[in-house]
Amino acid sequence: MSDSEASSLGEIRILEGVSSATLAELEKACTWRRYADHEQIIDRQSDSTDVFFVVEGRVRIVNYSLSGKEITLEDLDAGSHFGELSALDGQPRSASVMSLDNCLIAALAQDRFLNLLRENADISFRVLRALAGIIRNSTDRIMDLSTLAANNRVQADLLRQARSGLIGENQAEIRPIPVHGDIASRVSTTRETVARVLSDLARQNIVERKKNVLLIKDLAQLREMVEEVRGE
Amino acid sequence: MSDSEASSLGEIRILEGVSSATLAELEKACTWRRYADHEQIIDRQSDSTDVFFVVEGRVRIVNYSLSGKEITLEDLDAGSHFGELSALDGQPRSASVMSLDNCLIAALAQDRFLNLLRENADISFRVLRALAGIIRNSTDRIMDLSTLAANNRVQADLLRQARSGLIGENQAEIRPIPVHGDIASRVSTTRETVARVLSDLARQNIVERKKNVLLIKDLAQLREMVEEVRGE
DNA sequence: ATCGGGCCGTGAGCACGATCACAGACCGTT
DNA sequence: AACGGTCTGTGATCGTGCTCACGGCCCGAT
Repeated sequence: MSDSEASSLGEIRILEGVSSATLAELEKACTWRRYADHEQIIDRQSDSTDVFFVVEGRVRIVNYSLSGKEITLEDLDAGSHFGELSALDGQPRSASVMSLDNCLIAALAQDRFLNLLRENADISFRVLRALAGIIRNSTDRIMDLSTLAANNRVQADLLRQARSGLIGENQAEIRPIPVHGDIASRVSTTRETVARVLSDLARQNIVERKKNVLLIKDLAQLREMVEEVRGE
Repeated sequence: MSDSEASSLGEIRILEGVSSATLAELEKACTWRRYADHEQIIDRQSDSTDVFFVVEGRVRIVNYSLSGKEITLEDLDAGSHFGELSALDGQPRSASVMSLDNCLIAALAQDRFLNLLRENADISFRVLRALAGIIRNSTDRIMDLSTLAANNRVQADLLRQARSGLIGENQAEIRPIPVHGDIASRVSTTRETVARVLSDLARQNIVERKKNVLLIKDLAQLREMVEEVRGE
């Protein structure tokens, strides 16, 4: 699993443009590990400080309330990294991370990572941009939680997912069909509420649940339903 | 206002340790401006890309829903900076910023800022840590919004404010007395709910509104009220 | 001494959505 | 074909907290 080109760090976005020599060196320095579905990779509050690279598979940044309610913060594709926060400031992990897939993950020790940043301004810059993006997402989410009602948050989430499956101007397909509980966990509501919103939208002919696809038949109207409340 | 030592960039935290030569150079490169109370410094969605330094006074990062409801994201002291996000990624401003005080603000153009980061790994690192801190606060806030009821969020906010005014083990004073609307805007609820929570706490002898101080008489119990719900 | 504006306190009503409780659909397994 | 697991759909209930409405308080301005 170590140095086949498919399982290397070449596809990691923050490492783009790094010389293949340093890349090879980094690959050696990493601890590599494969995770199955739904395995815990980082436990919140633990005090490890490694940085992780998602080489294959997908990963979910998540947090749990004491009751076990699950709040999804973000899902990451292959090519992403996580765990920078603790590496940067030495504080305990701010969230848990679990695999969604069969994943191949590389872990780099804190001091190696910090050296890399110190010596390579480009990487530093990419990490800065990545953090800026996370902050933008977070403040959007805070705004959503503060100004939108639960059912509008579900609609907003559909709109977000639709952006990667556009069909023409006014339609989109989301595949695979999202699991209601996952949506609920992303927008902080319950599975039941998500089901009710989806039923309502289907009744109004705005979405349709097909075999393997959730088809959004009228993006404009869906958008309108969210916008008209955002702020009223 | 330009080069008296009190009104210089020496106190800006991310610039700590910069040689006095570069500091002087930066001071010349900045556009300096004074703002009165409650003046707009950055307008959300505008496409300026300067970075700002808070030399004197205090500043609030804030966003508005269309209805005018105000969501406070953060308050910054002198020594802080803001506006990095747009400088880093070139996107429009993610939030508005207004003065809370009479403020002295220095603005640095994007390219100067980016050069600074490229040439000075220490500053880069401090900015990285600052962003990491913002992310930690944001995810805490998302967790609060997702798992706590409105009245518990108010209590949690009191606890946060109490940390800078501890008196002994179990008491604290918050001064000046916070304006209810401000608390509401920070924890995303209404002024009325804040008033009711505070009344309840006063009735239970947990807080007391004095002349110029809000006295918290039983931190432990307050903490317990928040913790017992966090997650249930 | 009076006015006016910004806060504060609190009551009444109401809607949204969390919760509980089932029944039914779907799918892979043996 | 029967079974068990996970996911979906929907009804009934009920509490929280948002909204509206109003009166009182404090304090600075004239």
